[in-house]
Amino acid sequence: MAVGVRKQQAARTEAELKAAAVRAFGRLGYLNTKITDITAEAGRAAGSFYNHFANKETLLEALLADLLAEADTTVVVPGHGDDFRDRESVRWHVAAYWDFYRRYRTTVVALHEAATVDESFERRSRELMEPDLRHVAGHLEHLDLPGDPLLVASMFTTLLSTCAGLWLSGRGPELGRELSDEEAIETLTSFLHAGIGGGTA
Amino acid sequence: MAVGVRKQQAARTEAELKAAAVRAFGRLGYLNTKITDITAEAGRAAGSFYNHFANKETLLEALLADLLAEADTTVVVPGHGDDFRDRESVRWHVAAYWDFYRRYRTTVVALHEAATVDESFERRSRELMEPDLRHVAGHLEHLDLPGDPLLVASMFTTLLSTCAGLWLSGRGPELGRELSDEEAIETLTSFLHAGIGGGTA
DNA sequence: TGTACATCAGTGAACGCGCGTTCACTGATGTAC
DNA sequence: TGTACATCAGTGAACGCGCGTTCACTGATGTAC
Repeated sequence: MAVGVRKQQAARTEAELKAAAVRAFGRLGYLNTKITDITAEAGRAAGSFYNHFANKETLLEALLADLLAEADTTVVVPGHGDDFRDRESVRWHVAAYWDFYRRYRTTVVALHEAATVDESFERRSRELMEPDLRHVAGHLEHLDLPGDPLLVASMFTTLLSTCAGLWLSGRGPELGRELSDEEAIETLTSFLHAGIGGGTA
Repeated sequence: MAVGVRKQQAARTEAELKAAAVRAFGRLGYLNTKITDITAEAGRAAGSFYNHFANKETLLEALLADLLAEADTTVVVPGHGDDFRDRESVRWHVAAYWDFYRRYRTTVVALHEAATVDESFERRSRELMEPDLRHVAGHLEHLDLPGDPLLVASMFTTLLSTCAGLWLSGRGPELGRELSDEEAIETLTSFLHAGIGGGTA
């Protein structure tokens, strides 16, 4: 008996459904994915889904919970520079966000899609971004900014998340070559660092 | 008879359906809007819709055609500075985009929503933005940029369109006050001008 | 100018497809004695 | 350890809701003579 084969079995199926969902979302997009796309991807019967989740929204909530749990353990923000006049401090943040997006792209995009259609996911999405906005605004506080700190912070995080979303999904500009993480991070860093007045302060 | 009362009537109804659709999209979002939401908003019967449009996608195409026709006549780009080292040249572009977005927000957002779900609107959306990207890239060509011209142009247009979308729809940061067009344009201009290296070149 | 028929914009009830969700069933695991 | 019953994860056919789309009908405009 030990932990109970049944519970193990159920937990395994649930995990497989989540993984299958992420794959399906990546392939078809969240809104286009039917419940049966997920169960087919997981090699299970349609009804199986409802032993684990009330509906697609609940599944997305579960994925978000996983993301937050994982992110909380990794992004304990180990001593990075906090003076955004230093290019290096900006770069650290850009790289951290880039890595985050690289890992959780599908879920973040799914949340974004859900938010276009569902009021409560719209709020959820804002809540997810809010701490980041505050964090950046904090770093900017004592700089000689080209505008209201909150607006500048909004531009900062917006540019970061939108470009990450665009470039990492292959919908960026046609460069005629691969865009390396290195180049993306460097380019974003230079732009943001200069944009917030880091070059001239 | 003149132009034929019937054709006038039909054209009027079609225009009313379009206007009603824009209102409904603004209120409910494109994806959430049912055909009957549009006809109800226009005060017509459900079946009436199909006398004018094959489906919701066709209606959106019509709105896009209107937008392009109108935009082509107004944005003939009357003599504006083309050297982006000049803050004034950048500001002109920012203001032009801001005004464009202010006027056509609902349709642009609708296209964006449609693109999340529909492959062909995804392409349509890219095609709509492409000229803008090229245009900006052209201005940037001879500058001392912080990265690949196409990447920088991508950041430029991305920041502009995303912030316009965010701020004009009231989903921007909580400033605790109204954001004037003036301030939005100034802040974006400063950020972009500095970001592309305009301050240091 | 008047009359008789044709056409067409608009109507709204009804149809039917797609898909989310349910539920009676199966076989395997857990429990009681 | 063995037997008899209970529970539960998983199954997939069937149900039913929501909504896009159709279509027979109406009344007004257009046309022919």
